[in-house]
Amino acid sequence: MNQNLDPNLLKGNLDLILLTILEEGEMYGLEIIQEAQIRTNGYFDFKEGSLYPALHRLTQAGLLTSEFRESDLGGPRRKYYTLTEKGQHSLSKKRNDWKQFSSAIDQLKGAK
Amino acid sequence: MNQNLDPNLLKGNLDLILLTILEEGEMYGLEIIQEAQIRTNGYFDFKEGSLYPALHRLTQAGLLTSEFRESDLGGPRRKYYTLTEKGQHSLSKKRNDWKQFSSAIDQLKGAK
DNA sequence: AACGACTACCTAGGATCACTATATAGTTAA
DNA sequence: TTAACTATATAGTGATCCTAGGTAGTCGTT
Repeated sequence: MNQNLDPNLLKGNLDLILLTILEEGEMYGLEIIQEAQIRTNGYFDFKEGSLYPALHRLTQAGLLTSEFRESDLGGPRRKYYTLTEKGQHSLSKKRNDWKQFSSAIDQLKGAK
Repeated sequence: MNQNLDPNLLKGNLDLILLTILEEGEMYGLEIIQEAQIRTNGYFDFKEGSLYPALHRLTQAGLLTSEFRESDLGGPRRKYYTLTEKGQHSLSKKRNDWKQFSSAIDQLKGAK
C-alpha cells in the first residue's frame, strides 16, 4: 500500500478496487497500479507482489479474462485484463457489501 | 461476522470497532458483542473466537486495561475493559485512517 | 445432590491475503 | 555489453479473523 497506513485496511477490498478500475476498460498490470495512484492522489500504491496474485485469483474465479498483447513502445508484451460479465456482477455485489459495511462503521459511533 | 458477508472486510477494522464501542465506557466481552449487534441492527455479529484474542491484543498493546468484577446477576465474573489514554489516541488515528481509506475508495469510481 | 441451561472467558489450528524479496526476460540507449 | 527501464511472476512470511472446541461458575428443577 502506502506510507504508514495499516496494510490490513486493504484486506478484502483489493478485489473491489481492481474490479472498479477495470470497469472502465481493459488494462495491463502496471497500468492498473498507475491508475490507482492517479485516481487517489497517490493514496493507493500497490506493490506488484500484491497485484499479480490478485489478478490471477480474479481470473481463476472467472471475473476477469486476460490476453497478451505487444507493447506499442517496444519492451515486453503486456497482459491486458478485461472484466467479464460475472466480474461485473461480482463488482456490484462487492460494491453493495462495502456500502453496508461502511455505513455500519458509521452507525457505531453516535448510536445510543 | 455475519451471514454471507465477506469476512475479509473486517480485517484491520475490528480494532477500530472495538475501540469505538469502548469509547463510551467500560464493558465486558459478551456485552461488547451485544452492543455491536444492537448498534448496527445485527450487522456486526462477532464470534468469541474473534473477540477475545483481539481484546488481548489491544490490552497487550496498552490500548485497554481490564479488571475482573463480580456479576450482579450471579454467574461467572466478568472482565471489564476500559480504554486507556493511549487507546484514545490510537482510536483517533484509526478513525482518521478509515476516513482516508473510505474516501479513496469513493474516489476510484467516477474519477477520470 | 445431580442434572441441564445459561453465562462468560479462553485458545489451538486453519485459511486467507497482502507484503517482501527476488527472479526472469524483453527493449532501448550508451 | 552494460545499464536502465518495462513487465510479469512467485515463494515465503506475517497478520488476523474464524471454526471448533474447552473450562468453569451459577441457578432452577427434579
